[in-house]
Amino acid sequence: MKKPLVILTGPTAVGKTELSINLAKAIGGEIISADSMQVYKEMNIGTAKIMPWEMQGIPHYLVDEISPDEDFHVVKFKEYAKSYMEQIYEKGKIPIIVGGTGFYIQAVLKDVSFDENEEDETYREELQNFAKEHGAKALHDRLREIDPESADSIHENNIKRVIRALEFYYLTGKKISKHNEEEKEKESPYNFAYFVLTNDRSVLYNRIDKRVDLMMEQGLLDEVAALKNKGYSRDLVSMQGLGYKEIYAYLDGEISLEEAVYILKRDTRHFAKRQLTWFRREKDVIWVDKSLFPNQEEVLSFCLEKIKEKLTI
RNA sequence: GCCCAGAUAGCUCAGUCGGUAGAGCAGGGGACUGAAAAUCCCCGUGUCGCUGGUUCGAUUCCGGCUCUGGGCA
Repeated sequence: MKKPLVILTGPTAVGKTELSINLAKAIGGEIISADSMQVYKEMNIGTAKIMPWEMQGIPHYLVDEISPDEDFHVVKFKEYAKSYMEQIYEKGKIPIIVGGTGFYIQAVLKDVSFDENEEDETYREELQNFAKEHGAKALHDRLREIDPESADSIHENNIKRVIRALEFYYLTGKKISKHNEEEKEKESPYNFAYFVLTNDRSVLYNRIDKRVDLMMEQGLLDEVAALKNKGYSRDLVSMQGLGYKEIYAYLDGEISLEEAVYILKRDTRHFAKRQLTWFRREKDVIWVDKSLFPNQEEVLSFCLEKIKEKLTI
């Protein structure tokens, strides 16, 4: 018998957090965050992180758990998330994965296997340097030699993914294209209800703009300055987060504060759009368009109904 | 009031030695399987301010008008 799993996602700033608490209370759930930035400690304002006093007693996992200079990525996410889910099941509760990182969600939902290889920093660096010296095309040609299918599907300018494909072959002796194909066919081991909360694009974009203004009022500048003073450098993954990279650029004197805010708003909009693209492609998803409901309560009861149908609880 | 410059895509502007036009940004679509808030790809028809004139043909040249900058009084 497949175990129940509720997923609540959607573009940034739609209002996932608010709904997630009510959902958790209604079904006796505990929340696992699928957010690549909220995992980091000391990054609160820029990630719009839920604070302990806002959790209303609902346990949250993978929020505020690691240091900004620690490595975090899908594989770790999947490991942690699965072990937390076990704990939650043991308590007789239902795990609710909440967050906007579609890639992370997919990893757990489809139980994508990642454990075939270890990361190799030196090889990765070597490839990076090769790309720098000989160009993206030359690197891509190297991929074509060993895995033409991947070379066809990965654009030569997408150096990050070309490197990963090369690295995968180097570490496992297998083609990543083959691996991806196999993983794609997997069915979810869970009995799930996958909600994508959305809203009118214009409403969403307005909310994003307002949220950024609010972050500035709340002291995003001080938060990033503190991180910088602690020695967290710009090339850390955590510092690539929206809000952090723009403000950091301002602090380094590269752009004006006005520009930083403009870019932050714009890039957050772009991000929301990309998230929507990802979710559109996902199968078995329940779209919840807030603009079609009169109020929050109706949204909640719609979700609860769907959960009953899907999970038979 | 006079002089000068401008008026072209949502915005900033390029351009057409006369054959109805193109960049950046915004915006839209897509990819994504160990960086994913990352990384990458694709998408440009708009009364060329209005109105006369010259011309086979004007957004392009000439005149007038309107508006917006700047200057002189």
